[in-house]
Amino acid sequence: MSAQLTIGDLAARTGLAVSAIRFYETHGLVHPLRNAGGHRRYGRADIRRLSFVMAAQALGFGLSEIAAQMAHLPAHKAPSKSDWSRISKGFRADIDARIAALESLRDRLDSCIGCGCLSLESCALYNPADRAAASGPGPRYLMGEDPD
Amino acid sequence: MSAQLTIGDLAARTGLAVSAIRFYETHGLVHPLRNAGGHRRYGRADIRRLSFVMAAQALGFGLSEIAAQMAHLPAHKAPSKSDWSRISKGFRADIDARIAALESLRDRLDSCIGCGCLSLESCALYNPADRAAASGPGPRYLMGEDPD
DNA sequence: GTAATTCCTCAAGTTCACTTGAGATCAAGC
DNA sequence: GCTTGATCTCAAGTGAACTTGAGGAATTAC
Repeated sequence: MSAQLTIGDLAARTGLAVSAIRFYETHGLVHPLRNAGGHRRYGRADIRRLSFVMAAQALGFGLSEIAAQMAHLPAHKAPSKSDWSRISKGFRADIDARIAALESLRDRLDSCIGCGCLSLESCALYNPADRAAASGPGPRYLMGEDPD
Repeated sequence: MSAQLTIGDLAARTGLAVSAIRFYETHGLVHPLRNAGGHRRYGRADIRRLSFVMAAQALGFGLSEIAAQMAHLPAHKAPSKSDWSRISKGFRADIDARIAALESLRDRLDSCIGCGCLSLESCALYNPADRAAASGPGPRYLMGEDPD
């Protein structure tokens, strides 16, 4: 058991490109060992670490945020059930928040459709607070800094 | 009525940076006229056009997609009620789809929390199809091309 | 009428998340 | 043992969405 994986193996298992895995390493997301020849050797736990990265990315987290979360996980061992549970609950809370924001946006948009949105002041879509909330931890850079 | 706005006025009204408005022009999102001195002059309708751009961005659309939608709107006039209604309904459908995807992800994640996610094959977070769906038309570039 | 803004264009820089390419080394199959 | 393929490092390129800066002209405020 615990056969070492090459970067190519890991790429095949995760669906990531080899270059992406190396890139993630430079950002502290994986910490492979090296064999005598200098080649990276991964453990099976790294498959799960990278899966976690992909899932978190899909939720809109940036790599630095993901790295911060992962810093609490053991580097070379599979995360324990409690490690995983804590992080999963954080995900869950985030997903809930994003659903709530989208529902709020949807409700407001419905009134927009009705009114023809001729009044900018009352338009649900033109509401900086809503826009910020709607994307949650999502693509922040799409929104500028503060709605000021 | 219909006093012309300078780019600075428009920036103040929309909260966008002047440079961003000029950038949007190069991408066909606004089509200002020019005065004798070569300065841009905007109409009041452009406030709404840019508000639309901001709202669509918050939903995760890229500028090129937004430009495509906007191509159907009159360039120098406020969109009619039916123009707006059609686009708003498209938004609504998109929001609905994203809510559904997030709810699906949430439900699957719940089982993950329970199981400790020790089985990668059955992990809800490690499901390319879900990941793609969860973000809808969102930050596509965060996800790579095809989960192949 | 002049000084202070605001605006103009154009080029280049920024961040994120990678990919691509060059040139070289390592590992594995036969 | 040698060739083929995988891997190595490091630099540079990509695309989205802008910002920043330079150098100069137009507008506005007094």
